[in-house]
Amino acid sequence: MGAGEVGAIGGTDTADVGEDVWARLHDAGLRVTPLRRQLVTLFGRLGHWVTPQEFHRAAEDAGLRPGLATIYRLIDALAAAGLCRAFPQADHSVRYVYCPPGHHHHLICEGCGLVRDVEECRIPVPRDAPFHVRTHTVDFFGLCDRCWPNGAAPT
Amino acid sequence: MGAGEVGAIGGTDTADVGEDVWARLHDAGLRVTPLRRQLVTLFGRLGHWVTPQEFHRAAEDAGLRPGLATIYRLIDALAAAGLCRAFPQADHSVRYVYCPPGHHHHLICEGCGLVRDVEECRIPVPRDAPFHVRTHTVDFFGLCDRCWPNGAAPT
DNA sequence: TTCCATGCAAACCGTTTGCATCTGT
DNA sequence: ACAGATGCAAACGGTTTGCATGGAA
Repeated sequence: MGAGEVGAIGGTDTADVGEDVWARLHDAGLRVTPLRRQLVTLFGRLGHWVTPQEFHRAAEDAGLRPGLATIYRLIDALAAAGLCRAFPQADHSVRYVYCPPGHHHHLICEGCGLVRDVEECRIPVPRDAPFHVRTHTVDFFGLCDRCWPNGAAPT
Repeated sequence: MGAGEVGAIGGTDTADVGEDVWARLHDAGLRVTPLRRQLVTLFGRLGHWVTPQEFHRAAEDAGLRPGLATIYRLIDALAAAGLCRAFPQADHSVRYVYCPPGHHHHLICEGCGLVRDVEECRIPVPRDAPFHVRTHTVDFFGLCDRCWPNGAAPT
């Protein structure tokens, strides 16, 4: 898949995922189990979009042994809680991106699948049309600094 | 599905789809058959996102009798030519939006699936990050004027 | 005349589900 | 205790593919 390895998650080291994430899961009526803490932490650390299968593989590489069904159920739960988004691929697979709480945009590398969050939002919402905008998504696609020397030449 | 009916496509009436669309398909190495002309025209007229199955149904309602496989192959062809985009749904179905040539954004009604193109693009592309942006997508989700009186109250 | 498009139906495979068993809260 | 989480494996169903035929270029 091209994404780099992620070191095994030792013990209950889930420090770099904010408490608001667990709160959010809890508010959605979901339980915060040790396995979920580790899986979500892993997801957040990946920094890449992944297919459910890749996520499963990454979990195994990290020393976890979740069933595939658990991965699918977690992804669904996260999506319901607004903590991840799906991106359909040209080959019809679906890749998921971890979305920490708070509105943000994405920079996605088409070479390696790297995902960078962009906190700043300067999107002018169209107000002329007879339409009530509730939310919006903005995604930038291109090549990260590690990929563009090898890939298509940027203009 | 909630989307309105689309009148039968009489004869070869595909006038409201620009010539550049056919050129684009041709450039992608695809053949422009009568069926495709009609299907693409229908797709463009729908003005709603649809699942492949809904597209198929709409085609039948319009008097066409394509096989489901043809619908899937057409959607793939259009996607490859940049003429349509996929939107994964919460229920794991995938809805496709017809994208006429030219960069634009979308207003998508979460009530009825109506899709409105927004020609104007005033998106500031992030230039600070070590990232070469090739393209971007912007999608606004909310309620159209026909849906918001019945749905959630806009702020 | 050469490929690509199309329909049909079988095959595929990623995803979902039922069930028994744990476990947060 | 109760409702939700997990693993396993079977079931599912939307999507893909093989093949024979028709048609665009």
